[in-house]
Amino acid sequence: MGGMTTEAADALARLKAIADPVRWKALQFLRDPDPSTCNSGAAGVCGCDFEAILGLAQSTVSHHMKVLVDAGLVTGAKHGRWVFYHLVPEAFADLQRELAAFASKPEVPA
Amino acid sequence: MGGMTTEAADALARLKAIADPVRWKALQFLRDPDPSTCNSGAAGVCGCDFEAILGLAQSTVSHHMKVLVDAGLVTGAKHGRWVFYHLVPEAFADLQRELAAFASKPEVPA
DNA sequence: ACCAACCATCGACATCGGCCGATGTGTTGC
DNA sequence: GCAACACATCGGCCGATGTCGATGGTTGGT
Repeated sequence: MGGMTTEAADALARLKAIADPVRWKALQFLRDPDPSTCNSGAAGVCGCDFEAILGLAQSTVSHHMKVLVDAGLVTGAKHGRWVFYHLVPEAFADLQRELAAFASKPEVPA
Repeated sequence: MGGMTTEAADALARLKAIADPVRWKALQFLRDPDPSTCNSGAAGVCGCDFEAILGLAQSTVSHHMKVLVDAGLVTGAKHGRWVFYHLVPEAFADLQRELAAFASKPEVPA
């Protein structure tokens, strides 16, 4: 798309990644993980944990996590046979800044 | 969807509305309108203005604006035969607050 | 009354995207 | 070496959604 800054394109890609009920739920779990529902205990949240949390097939989980990683919202660190996922707070902070441009009152009521 | 607060559901609906290249462009124009590209001059931004801006058919524009209005991101005020659109800053501020939960560092580096 | 402009809705079509099962790759453990 | 586990990729199915042209409704101007 021609007239579009890279920041805007990034923001759009990230918004598209977030704007899905399944991925939204995954992000919420990454934000506040429950160790009892994690196969690896307190070591972190791995991909296989999401199968039970999201109630989806493993291939579907893998697809969604890839979308989140590609968007830069999440990192996936491979440890042994597991991939531990973590949020990228800066990515969400960037989105906040993008939205701030729309949240400010454009004009005073005179 | 069962375990989901209404705020989260609203946020998801709004994110889905924003996460579209056409609607994103429309929102950007509403944020910083160019009076020279507005048929109604400085009176505001009406639906017909978006046909040229977005390069889409009138019916498609109408569809997208409805999505934005239904999501609560935009208001459409009918004046005569025009519908003037305006941003709803509070809706974006709400989204900012939702994203803030992910932007904060979850733990200190010890 | 008539026509023109703006907008909403409808039906049809194409594409995108989520979902799954099956399969392939790498790693751990017996 | 072999089996089991975690993950990635592929192919196909199907609902969701973007797009258009056509039509109808409402308002404003002549």
